Amino acid sequence: MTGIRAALGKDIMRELGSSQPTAVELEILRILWDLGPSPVRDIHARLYQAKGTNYSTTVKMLAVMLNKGLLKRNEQATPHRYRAALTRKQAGKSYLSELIEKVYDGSSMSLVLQALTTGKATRQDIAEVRKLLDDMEGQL
Amino acid sequence: MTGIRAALGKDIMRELGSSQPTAVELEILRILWDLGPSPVRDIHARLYQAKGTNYSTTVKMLAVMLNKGLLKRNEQATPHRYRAALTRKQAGKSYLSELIEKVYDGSSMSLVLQALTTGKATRQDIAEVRKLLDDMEGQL
DNA sequence: GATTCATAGCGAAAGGTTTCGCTGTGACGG
DNA sequence: CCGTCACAGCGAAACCTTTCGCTATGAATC
Repeated sequence: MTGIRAALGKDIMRELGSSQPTAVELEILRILWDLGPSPVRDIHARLYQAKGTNYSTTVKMLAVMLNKGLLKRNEQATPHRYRAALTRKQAGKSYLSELIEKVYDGSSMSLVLQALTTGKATRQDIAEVRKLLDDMEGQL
Repeated sequence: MTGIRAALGKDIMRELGSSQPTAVELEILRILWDLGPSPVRDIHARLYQAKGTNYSTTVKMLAVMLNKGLLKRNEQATPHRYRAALTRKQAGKSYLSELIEKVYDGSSMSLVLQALTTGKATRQDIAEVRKLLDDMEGQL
C-alpha cells in the first residue's frame, strides 16, 4: 500500500532551521486553543494544575514562545492577552505531515488505516468518513 | 520575522512525548527499519550522509539508545549488530496515539479526516478504507 | 614484537529547553 | 505618601540531548 504519497513539502520548515513547539510549548498551545486569548494568570493556572511549575516559569515560556513567533499578544490590554499564532488545525497538519513522512514513510493511507483501528468510532464518525471518501472518489 | 512555519519546524516528532524517541533517535530508528540489523559502520554511513556527524557521535547515540531500550544488539557477532527494539508500526502507533491525544484532543476521527485530505488517495486506497469501515461498523 | 587498523566506549563540552529567583514598575488602599 | 500587590521581564541555574576528543582492545599486517 505505497500508492499514496503525502503531497506535502517534506521538511520545508527544517530547512528554515528554526525552532519548534517543544513539550511545554505544546502544552501552552493546547491551553490557548482551549481558552482562547488569555492573560498569564489563566494560562498559568492551567499549567500549574498540570505540572506544578512556578509562575515565573510560565511567564518565561510565554516570552520564549512569543519570541519564536508561536504566540502573539495584545499589549494594549492590561493584563496582556496571549493567543496562539497558529490554530490547532494548522499545528495538527504539520505534525501529521511530519509523522506521515518520517514514520509512515510517506504513505498517508497507512496512517489512516492505523488511526482508524486505534480509536473508537461511532456510526456517525464512520458515516462522515464515508462521505469524505465519496467526495474524494468523485474527484479522481 | 520568524514565521509560524519556521517555528514549527525542526523536530516535531520528538516533542510529542517525553517517552518518545528524540530527533536523532528517530533518525537512527528509521535507518534500522530500513536496513535491518546492522553494524555501526552502515548506520553511520547513512547518518553521516544525512547529517555529517562524526563516527563517535553515532556510536554514542547507539549506546544511549541501547541504554534506553530503544535498540538491541547482537554482541556475538563482530562487529556487533544493532536492531530496533520496536517496529515501525509500533512506533507509529505510539506517535499516533500521542498526536490524537495532544493535538486532536482525543478524537481519532478528526485526525483521520485531516489525514485523508492531506494525502492523495487512489481508488484502491479508498476501497481499502471503505472495507475497513464496513468491518468496523459490523462490530458496533 | 611493533605498528596499524577497525571496533567499542567513556567523559566532558556544546547547545537547547525549562526552571526559577530576583528586580522593576505602576496601580491601589490605607 | 507608603506599603502592598499584580504584572512584566532578565539572567542564570538545572537539565536534557547531541556532539566529539581521546582511550582501550584485539585482530591483521609488516
